[in-house]
Amino acid sequence: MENKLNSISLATLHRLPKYLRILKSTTDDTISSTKIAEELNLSAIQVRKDLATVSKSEGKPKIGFEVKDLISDIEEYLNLNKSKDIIVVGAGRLGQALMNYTGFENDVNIKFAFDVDRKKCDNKKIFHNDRLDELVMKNNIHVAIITVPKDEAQNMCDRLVSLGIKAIWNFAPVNLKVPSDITIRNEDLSASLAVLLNRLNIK
Amino acid sequence: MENKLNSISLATLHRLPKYLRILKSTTDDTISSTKIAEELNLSAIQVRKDLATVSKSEGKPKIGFEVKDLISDIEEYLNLNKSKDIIVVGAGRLGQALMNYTGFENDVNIKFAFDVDRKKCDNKKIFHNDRLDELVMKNNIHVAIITVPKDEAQNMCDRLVSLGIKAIWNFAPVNLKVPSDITIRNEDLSASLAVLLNRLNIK
DNA sequence: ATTATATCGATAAAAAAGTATCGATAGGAG
DNA sequence: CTCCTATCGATACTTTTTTATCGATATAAT
Repeated sequence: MENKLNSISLATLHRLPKYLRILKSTTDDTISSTKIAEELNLSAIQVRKDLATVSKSEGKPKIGFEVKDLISDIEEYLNLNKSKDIIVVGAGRLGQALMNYTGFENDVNIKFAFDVDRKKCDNKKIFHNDRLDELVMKNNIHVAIITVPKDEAQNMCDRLVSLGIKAIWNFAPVNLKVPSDITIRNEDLSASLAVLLNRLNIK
Repeated sequence: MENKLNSISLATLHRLPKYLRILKSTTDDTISSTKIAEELNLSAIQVRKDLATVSKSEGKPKIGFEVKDLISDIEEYLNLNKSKDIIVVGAGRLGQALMNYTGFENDVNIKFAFDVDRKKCDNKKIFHNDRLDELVMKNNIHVAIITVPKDEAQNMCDRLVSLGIKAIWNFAPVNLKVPSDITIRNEDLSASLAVLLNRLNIK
């Protein structure tokens, strides 16, 4: 695994998928930083800088960048080439929503979901928690999404880590604690909404 | 409406709800910045700085801060006192997951959901899109969550804006465009996942 | 051919965010 | 009572991120 220890900022990293979406939806062969910036409400300078950190392809004055070059450079940078198998733990509404979400990149594959409720299990994609250990290890899964109730989240998180999961996306409203070698993102929908409401009041 | 034009950073704003969660879950009367920082993997200095910008209550050396003071100050800052009525547009799995999400602050109330599918309508909380205009205006709603398919998202967004919606939380995988006086948050689950996967590869 | 303009990359400046330092103090230990 | 330690607030410093400036260049218009 190539170790990209280069110093890309988290902020830039978050913008890359947005660029990708715009690049993929345009029908033109080239695109200017100005155009991208307009779409996303950013500054053109920022866009150029971001692109420069992940792509060696140079833009032409008055023209812009080759769309296909940028797409492949960003995808390579984000490692969106090798297909990724992911599991969802907790097949409630949110879990199932994520299983059926159409916005993920092509190569992201939610392979299994797990739940304690046997009635939800279809033995195609949704399995009982009993089979979690077996299926994670057999299929060499390293990424998991947690959508279980908050009281069970930390336990489930610990279990996943012990099974070799390396990255966790947590939607339960608690801050999960993991060893330092595990990547975690606590999604915190409540925080997002609070921020939105706050902005509303400022305006 | 009091116009809080003070210069709180977006980063701080995002941390406030996290502090709130910890403060609400502790059983102690006081808490130190060190303790909060540990829980969230932040530095104590940063926590103190954040708290200082939204609260006038001073901490005592060796003791820390009064928990109840911090809670009320943060809640006031985030305007989490007045109850907020919100609608969800698109009662698919994600929409319904949000309707049933238990992690939101108490005073956030998802009042109605709307969908084009009449079979989903229960006339209690889920209504047909036909009644969107009427119910939004009658109930003086200003915040909406969009969970419709991406191709319909911009149209729906425009419609909501024309109905007086001032803040929109968009889960459709497109960057919605709104007038500058409207607050929007494009949630972009795909971007979040891409970032998580990237981090995984860096480690 | 000349000029105007959109765009680029590089570098510099500014702004924002995070971190370190330090003197002060409250409470507990000896 | 005296000393030690955890913690505080204030200030200064460092790093990161964003924005501005500027000369260069590719295309289009005159």
